Amino acid sequence: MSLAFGILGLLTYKENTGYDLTKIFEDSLNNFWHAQSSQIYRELNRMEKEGLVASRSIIQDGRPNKRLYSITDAGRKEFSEWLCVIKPGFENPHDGMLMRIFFGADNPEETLAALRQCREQYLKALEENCSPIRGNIEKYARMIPDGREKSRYWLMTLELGVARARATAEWAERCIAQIEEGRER
Amino acid sequence: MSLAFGILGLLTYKENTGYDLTKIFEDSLNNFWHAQSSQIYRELNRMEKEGLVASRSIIQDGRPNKRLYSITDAGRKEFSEWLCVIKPGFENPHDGMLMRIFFGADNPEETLAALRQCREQYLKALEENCSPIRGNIEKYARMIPDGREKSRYWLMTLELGVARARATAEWAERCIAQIEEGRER
DNA sequence: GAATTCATGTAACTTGTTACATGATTTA
DNA sequence: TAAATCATGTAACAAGTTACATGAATTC
Repeated sequence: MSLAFGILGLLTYKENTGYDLTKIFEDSLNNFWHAQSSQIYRELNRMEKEGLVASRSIIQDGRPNKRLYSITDAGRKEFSEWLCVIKPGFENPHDGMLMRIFFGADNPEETLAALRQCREQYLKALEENCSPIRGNIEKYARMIPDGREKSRYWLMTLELGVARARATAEWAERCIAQIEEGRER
Repeated sequence: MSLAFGILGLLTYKENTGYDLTKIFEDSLNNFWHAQSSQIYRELNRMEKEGLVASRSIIQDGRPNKRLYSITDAGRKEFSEWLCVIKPGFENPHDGMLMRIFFGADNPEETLAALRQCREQYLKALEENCSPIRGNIEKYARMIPDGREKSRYWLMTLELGVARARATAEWAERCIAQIEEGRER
């Protein structure tokens, strides 16, 4: 259900097209939620049928027409219930990288390579992704009312991404050392 | 595909029933992969059709019959290709808790409550889950050949779970402090 | 002139979730 | 005597992925 609430939440900020929403997901929520455009369009459709969102067509020339979605009163009610009542617990995890490591014992060299790749990947993400995301957050903050206050919370989600990425890179480092040590014995 | 590879991997250790596999997933892989029994049975079926696993029926009395699954040569080939060739990258994240925090600005008190619950949850998991999982790992290590060496890698996956849980609890703590500070201004 | 952006989706498929059904045996 | 364990699944549904299609406008 979090996809639906993500969409509703973004629509509380302002009207958006499916395309806009897809981009905002990529730019700013990507850290904790991933959604394809096909999924977003499907969800918008479903939510419109349920009366949580409404859409109006904008005819443009020289550009394809667009459909602007806005949140309805019913949608706002649903959204604020989620905020106030529902307390999300643990997600069911799905981490293919760890699955790979779990079965690493018979292939230590390949596992080392996988761990090195993992470390590089997270270090690279830490270096390259953070400032663009911060930039996006600032940009969006300027576009909506109370953006300054809202962006504090957006940044919190980024911070957890950063903390987890650091923890992961450090963990990979420790694992690499452990396997290399074992190799020398 | 990681579910399939998890199942294949466990079958390289020994023959198992769908029920066994479900329990091992719960006991030991739960940290990075979650799978319902219904999913595991479906996957076993599919893999048998593809020739990656084979099954034989064991008639028991006083207990329901069971089907023991084992990995075939084709399955071993597929599995080792995954180990040696495929390098899993980032997973697409789906974290409802962070979605909740992202939209927290207009409801700081409820968000505080959510963050406190998050922190408690992770601290509790750190306290209560780790030693049972370590226990399970030791138990399984005694049941299979080379269990000692294999369990080093199993423990690595647990360690990342621990590191991430710590990072998350600390992050929640910082967020709580930040919101409480903001409240006093 | 090629690639990217804007803007919409549909279709087919795979994965994951929830709920249910069966029925004996062991443990609390 | 109630609950949990062993062992099998099926059915229906929800959510996520991949691939494709369209076509003008803008940017490199």
